[in-house]
Amino acid sequence: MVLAARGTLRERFRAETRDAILGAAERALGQHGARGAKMEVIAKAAGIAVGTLYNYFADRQELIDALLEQRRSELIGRLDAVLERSANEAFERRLEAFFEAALAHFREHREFIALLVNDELSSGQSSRWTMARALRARAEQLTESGVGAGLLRVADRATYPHVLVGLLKGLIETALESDDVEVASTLIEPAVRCFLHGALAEKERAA
Amino acid sequence: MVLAARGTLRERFRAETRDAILGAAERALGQHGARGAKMEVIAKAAGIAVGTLYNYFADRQELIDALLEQRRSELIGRLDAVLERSANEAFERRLEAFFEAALAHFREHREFIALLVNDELSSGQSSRWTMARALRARAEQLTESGVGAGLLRVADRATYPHVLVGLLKGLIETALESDDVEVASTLIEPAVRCFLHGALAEKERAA
Amino acid sequence: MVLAARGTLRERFRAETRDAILGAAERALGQHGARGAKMEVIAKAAGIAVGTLYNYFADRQELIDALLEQRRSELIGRLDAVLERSANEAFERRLEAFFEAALAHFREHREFIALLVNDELSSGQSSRWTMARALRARAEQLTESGVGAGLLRVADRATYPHVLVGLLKGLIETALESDDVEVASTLIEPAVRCFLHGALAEKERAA
Amino acid sequence: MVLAARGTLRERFRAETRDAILGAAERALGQHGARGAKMEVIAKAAGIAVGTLYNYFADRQELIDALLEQRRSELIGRLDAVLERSANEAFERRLEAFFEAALAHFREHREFIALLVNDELSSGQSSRWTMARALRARAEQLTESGVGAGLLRVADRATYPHVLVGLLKGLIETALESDDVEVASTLIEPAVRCFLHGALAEKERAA
DNA sequence: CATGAATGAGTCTTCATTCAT
DNA sequence: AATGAATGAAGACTCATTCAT
Repeated sequence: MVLAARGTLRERFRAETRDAILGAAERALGQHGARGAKMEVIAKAAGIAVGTLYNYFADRQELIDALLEQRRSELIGRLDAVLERSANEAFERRLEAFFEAALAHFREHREFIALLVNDELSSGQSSRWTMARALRARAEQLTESGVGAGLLRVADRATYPHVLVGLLKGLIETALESDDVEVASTLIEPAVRCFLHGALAEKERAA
Repeated sequence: MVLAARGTLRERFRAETRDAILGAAERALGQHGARGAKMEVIAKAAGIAVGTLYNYFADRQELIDALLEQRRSELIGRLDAVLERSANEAFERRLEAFFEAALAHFREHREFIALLVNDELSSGQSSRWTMARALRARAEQLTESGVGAGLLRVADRATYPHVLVGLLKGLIETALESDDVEVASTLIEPAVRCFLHGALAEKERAA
Repeated sequence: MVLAARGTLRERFRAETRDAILGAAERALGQHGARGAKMEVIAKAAGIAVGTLYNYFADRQELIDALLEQRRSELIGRLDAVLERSANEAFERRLEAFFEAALAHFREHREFIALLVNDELSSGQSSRWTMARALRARAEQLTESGVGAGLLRVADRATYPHVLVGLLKGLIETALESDDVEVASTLIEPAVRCFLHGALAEKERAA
Repeated sequence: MVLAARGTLRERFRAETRDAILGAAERALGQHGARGAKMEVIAKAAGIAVGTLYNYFADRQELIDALLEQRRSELIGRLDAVLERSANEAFERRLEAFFEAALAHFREHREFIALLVNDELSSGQSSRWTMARALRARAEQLTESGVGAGLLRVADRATYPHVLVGLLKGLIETALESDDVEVASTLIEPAVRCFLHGALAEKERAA
């Protein structure tokens, strides 16, 4: 038991250090850019020595991949949670919650998020679209539930996920550009309205 | 006159070489990525020597900036042309033409476009959002014309440009991911329908 | 007495650990080469932690020096024993026994011996020729005994040790190269014959 | 022709630089040892920048391999020349010439030669015995010619090459140790005599 | 102007050594 | 005395930029 506890403690400490490194890397990357974030800078940001980085990650790319994967899974986890939690709410509310959850994640990782969304740091083509696909899968889950409930038109069901992800990217870009996530938040409601009801004025729709 | 002519010829040749270099750089960047596209690679792709690159561009960043600016202005020019040419057409048709023009540009620069869209190559913050803003300005021009014509709801007028650009980004990502622009093209019509009429089924809308 | 005994026990244990480390270092060096045998590898081979190595040796070089010295003295001790034990045997037999003893030592430290013979691990010039000199001293002792007995020609007495050590090196190299000490063993007899009687055919010698 | 000439000139200059680098590397390695000879030191010794080294050799190991190969082939070429040139001379004289040629080569590369002979710098096992084998092949050619002429005993023909190479190694070691090649040179004659006639005193031989 | 070899500051990565537990 | 994670100096290698031809 004691040994097990010690082992667990060590593992816990190790995991914490690992996360601290990833956080430092995120900061360094956000601040210095993908190219400017040297290992030395990351180490300094984490308050450790360069060599220690290599006790946790085999090389620079592995560290960056780990960071991408971490943030990726955090976002996906958050979206999944929101989708599940709001399963019984009105569809419009679910859409808004979906966007809000995504923006919340971006709010917390503002500096780094451009790189993450754009997969700018990916090494190989293999993981290049992992994020996009995971994101679209959740969007699809959401729109399909709408289609299943008879809320959304069946004909364009294949298009909706692309549209949702596009809308989300638009919001994120707005947030990044204005350096103010709240601006993007205020766009959620009209964007959702636009998605559900369309942009056409009433008289036009009637015609 | 003779000297002037020679000078003009030289300038013309110089401009052509410059464009050739940009084309080579685009290819090199698309093929090797932002990191792998060394000056030597670009020079080889252009069929010239490294040193010659520096006769046309002060340094690597200036070359890349020039390339970004070049493609940017080409896209914008194309969009402006489409908007002007279709000024008298149905709004729905204008929207489709807008998307089609953008996708056509991406079709021609497929390899390079991921980097362009992602602004992955930007040096400073200064030019970071140039592309996004120019794009949204055209989207705004388009939606504002719709609002002006009473076609689009006034209330969400500020949201539409963001939505349009988001949709466009979604299409481009789809095109990049599937490595097939045609897939994205088929999404234009339903995406525009979704933007104009919304995704709600008829009975829901009635409710 | 009790304390003394404990102290003795401790010392014995310490010495055993030290030898175990040297053995592990030998294996690690033979397996990974002079460069590849990192302290961590040696420690792992010895079943202890890196830090513990430094409780027995001040630094890497001292460890390696100790290993060299250890194997060196083992070989020399073996040669000395053979020389003493065979003091009354026929000279030819003594020569063969000399070579056999050396090859036996190499057989037991096959992996490591290349580095040892080549003095590849020596730090400074100081210890660089220790092995060569010790070896030649024994060869000299042997040939001088032959000269003293009137068996070997006096004129070339200074050359014999060099020749003997050279022959030995040739045998070792053969053993290392063929990865088979037995091959070298079979060369002992003809090599000794060559050394004593020369390579010339009878009729030539007569001429 | 002009272009061809330029190409040739360039190639010649390139080859000269390459050789100069190898020479500098030899000096650096001899002076600082296999480990101490950093690329920076080698570059400085060659009077060029570090980067330039990499215009001639892919990496450190390739440079070292090239150096080994260079000296190796020079020695072998020299030995082959001597063997051919002395084809009609007395066998004893051929043996001496063989040793002399080898020692002459070592005289010119004194600093470096320990590493070369011992193949201390080899990377993989593949080239580990290249030198030893090439050397023995020449020794074999020599002794076989002796056997063919009825000069050397047939029975031990397989042993002679090993003995010769061993003798040579003994001489080289002596030269290296005493830091005086001449000492080794004076050993050539008695060593050859020992090889041909044996070390036994006359009366012993008669017995 | 074109050329492409030379340059060397800048980075990543290694590994002997230390030291808190 | 044992442990092994942390340290950081050291070294191999890269690549944008220069400049003699």
